[in-house]
Amino acid sequence: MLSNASKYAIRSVLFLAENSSKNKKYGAKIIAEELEIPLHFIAKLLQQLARVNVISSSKGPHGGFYTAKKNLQNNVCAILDEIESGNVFEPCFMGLPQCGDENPCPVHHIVAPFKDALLEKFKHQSISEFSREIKEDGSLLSLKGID
Amino acid sequence: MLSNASKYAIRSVLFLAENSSKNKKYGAKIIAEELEIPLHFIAKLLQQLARVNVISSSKGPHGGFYTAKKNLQNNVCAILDEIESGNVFEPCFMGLPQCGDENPCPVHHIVAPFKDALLEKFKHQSISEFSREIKEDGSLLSLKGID
DNA sequence: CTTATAAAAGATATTTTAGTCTTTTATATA
DNA sequence: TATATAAAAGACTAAAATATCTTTTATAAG
Repeated sequence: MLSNASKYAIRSVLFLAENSSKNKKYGAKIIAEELEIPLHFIAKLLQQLARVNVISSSKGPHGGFYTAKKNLQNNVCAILDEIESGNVFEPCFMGLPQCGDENPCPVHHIVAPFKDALLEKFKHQSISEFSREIKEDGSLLSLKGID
Repeated sequence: MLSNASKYAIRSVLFLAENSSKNKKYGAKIIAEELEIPLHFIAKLLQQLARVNVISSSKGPHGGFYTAKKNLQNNVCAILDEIESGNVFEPCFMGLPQCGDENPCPVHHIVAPFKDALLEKFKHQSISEFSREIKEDGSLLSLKGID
């Protein structure tokens, strides 16, 4: 459903939300190591996200990527809008064009509630809220160091 | 989540389950037209499925693909096992290797029940049961002719 | 002002998925 | 037995996704 690019991007932004600040920046290299994702690939994605103000960046020594307060007001859909082409949630699970409540595919009744729940989260929960929830729930962005 | 190949294959098998029999076979061409999917692509997939007895086929005039009674005892997973490489439901939605109940990614609690429901259906419901449900529910395998 | 650092930009390579085309083989039927 | 039909098989092409490599630009710090 999500491309690797989106998965990497989401995890990176949430990592920055949890760990970075205006004076605690992270280079692409650190992020790649921390999340165990390809360096050059995530570098490109972070640059894209910085260009559209989903995250912030600064060049040079002590430079890197970080989330400023205004960045944290964004939601996951802002990431997907930049990385993915077209609505990730639109295509039917079975490949039926125009599948919907009126013309449901054979698994529509299972898939639709799932998509709704996820869309609700990605569209209406801010990155900062999402990040806080992650900390509270103890869910993970990386399994580095966990056997 | 599913490749186009799997989507085409599942819809084709369900189409055959609903419409075909030992003496009512469908050529790849008809199936492609009926489901609005690429002819040569689905032809290959149907051949693959016939080879592993998920469906049946016969060559020559009045030949084609069909589901014999024993074919209908299969389930959707049998299709996926043949078409997909590796378990479709295993990879984590966020890309975390080893994501699970113990080490959940940030959307695991939303994704896991969905996967369970779908896996239950694909693994424990036979093609014939699935096909009957589709007829009862009035769900669709194609939107050909529907505006 | 020089240097080291790290993002920005852009070109290239690789892999996977998707889709097409051609030839061969089996078979029902006329 | 000749012919038309349709699956089987295999080679090939195209597009998208994934990933890497190189060069340029900005900037903090010595």
